[in-house]
Amino acid sequence: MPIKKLRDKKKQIPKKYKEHKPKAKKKEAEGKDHGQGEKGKRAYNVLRGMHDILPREEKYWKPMFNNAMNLADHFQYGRIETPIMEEVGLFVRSLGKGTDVVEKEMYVFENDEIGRVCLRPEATASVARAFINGGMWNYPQPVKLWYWGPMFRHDRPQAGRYRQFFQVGYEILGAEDPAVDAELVLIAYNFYKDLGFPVEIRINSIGLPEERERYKAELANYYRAKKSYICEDCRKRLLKNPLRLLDCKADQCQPIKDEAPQIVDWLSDASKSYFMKVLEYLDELGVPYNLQPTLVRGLDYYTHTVFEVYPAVPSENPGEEKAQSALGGGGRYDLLVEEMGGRSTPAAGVALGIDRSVAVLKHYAEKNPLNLPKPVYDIFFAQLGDRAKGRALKMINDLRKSGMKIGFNLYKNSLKTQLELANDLKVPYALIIGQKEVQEGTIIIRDMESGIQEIVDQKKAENIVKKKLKKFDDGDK
RNA sequence: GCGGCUAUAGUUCAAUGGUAGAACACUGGUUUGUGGUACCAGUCACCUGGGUUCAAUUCCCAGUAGCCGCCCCA
Repeated sequence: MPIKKLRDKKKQIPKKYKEHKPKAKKKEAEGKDHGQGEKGKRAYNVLRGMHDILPREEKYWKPMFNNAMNLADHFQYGRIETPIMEEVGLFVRSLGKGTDVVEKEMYVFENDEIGRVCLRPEATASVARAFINGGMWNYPQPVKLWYWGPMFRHDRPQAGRYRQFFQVGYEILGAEDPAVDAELVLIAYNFYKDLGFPVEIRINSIGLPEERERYKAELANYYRAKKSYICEDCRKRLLKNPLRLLDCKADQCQPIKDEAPQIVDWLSDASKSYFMKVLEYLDELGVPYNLQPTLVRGLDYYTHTVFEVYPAVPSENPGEEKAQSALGGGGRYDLLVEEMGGRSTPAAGVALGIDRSVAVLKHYAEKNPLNLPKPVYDIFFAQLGDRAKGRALKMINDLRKSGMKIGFNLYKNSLKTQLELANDLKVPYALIIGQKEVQEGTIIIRDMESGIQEIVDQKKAENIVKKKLKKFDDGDK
């Protein structure tokens, strides 16, 4: 009501112009003063398409990393971290010159000293390089490696599409066996199953380069005959990259696409039976998959099995979901290591996008917040007064060895505030020490649930608290 | 890289051609040595530049950023 009144008053003003003090124009150098910072100093913004991962996000990122590491342990992958910068040529040769990633999405730097380098757009090429440089063909074969780190692509940003994003990846080099392919699909599947949300696996085989070339020619032939019926984009694709014709979503192209020749029919018997074997293993594993004859991945190094992982669309509301982008993808790359100058080494791998996975996890966590890890504290340590503060810090540090997780905030001087924090942390007990206790060599143990307090000797406090916290019982005996 | 939509507090959202409110969050108090509930108070915002106007956060244009669709992919 008061607001409305005010507004009415304002409306009456027009005739008599309210005095208008022209705003003191902001000094030119002055940017937005966002919260912190001195006046007159420009605040910097995060670069376009990049984002900070703040502590509040940790509850989503932590399970990602723990999960990734656990899977690596169970399936015996050794960790590898390769540099973020590589020679440009590494990616041009491995991913393919004509691919979007290489053609327009790489961050390239150049000068006399460093030559032409770039931020890595993906890691498989680096892993293959490291396999060669590190002489890993002398390791017991196959060599199983996993990595976790940021990748860079200068694409136009969108939700879930960043210029710096994290990937976790698993690679198996030195084995040509359908069980390898199946294991990698299994890992991707498990990764999301363990996080608690369903995914859809789409899989296909694109055979060997010769087989693919023959198929490409056939596909182009087929489309050329129908050139006048297809969309504009498809006409471009026909010239530039016929395999991409299979991705077209335009309605007018669908009937043509449905009738188009399928790559499976152009594979050799050996390629076909290899792929069948992969599928058999997946059936045996109970990993659900969708055979997708139109799936051809965008990087040149793939051979035979290729697959992608998508968030599963709940069948109740298929219309609600927006266009899906892949959470991850992978496949076999039998020719890559040799192509890069190493010995002929069959290999396969999978990479999962963490930022996108976090987004999906958040989406599910909104409905079901239960399964996210929370930091668990056993006790809270509260303090009153300077001398107590010093003693508290000392005791907290000593208690660290006990294995107890201790919450504290020595920088707040009000006991009320400290107990509030104890409450937020949901600790069962709080230890309180003040001036009096310091003098007497005692400390208060407060049961946070009942509010009952007892005063005990400081030296005995550790054992008493441990006894109360049942989980430390064993250590006492 | 192409097309469209949007831009107000830390967050989610209001209102408005006469410089702005809520909720949550944050800080403090009611209780100067005691949390969970409640009440009170306080801090914090109109993306940048130009134009129209007596007056622009509001209307127009451009830039920037975010989002959506394409392209592509993680």
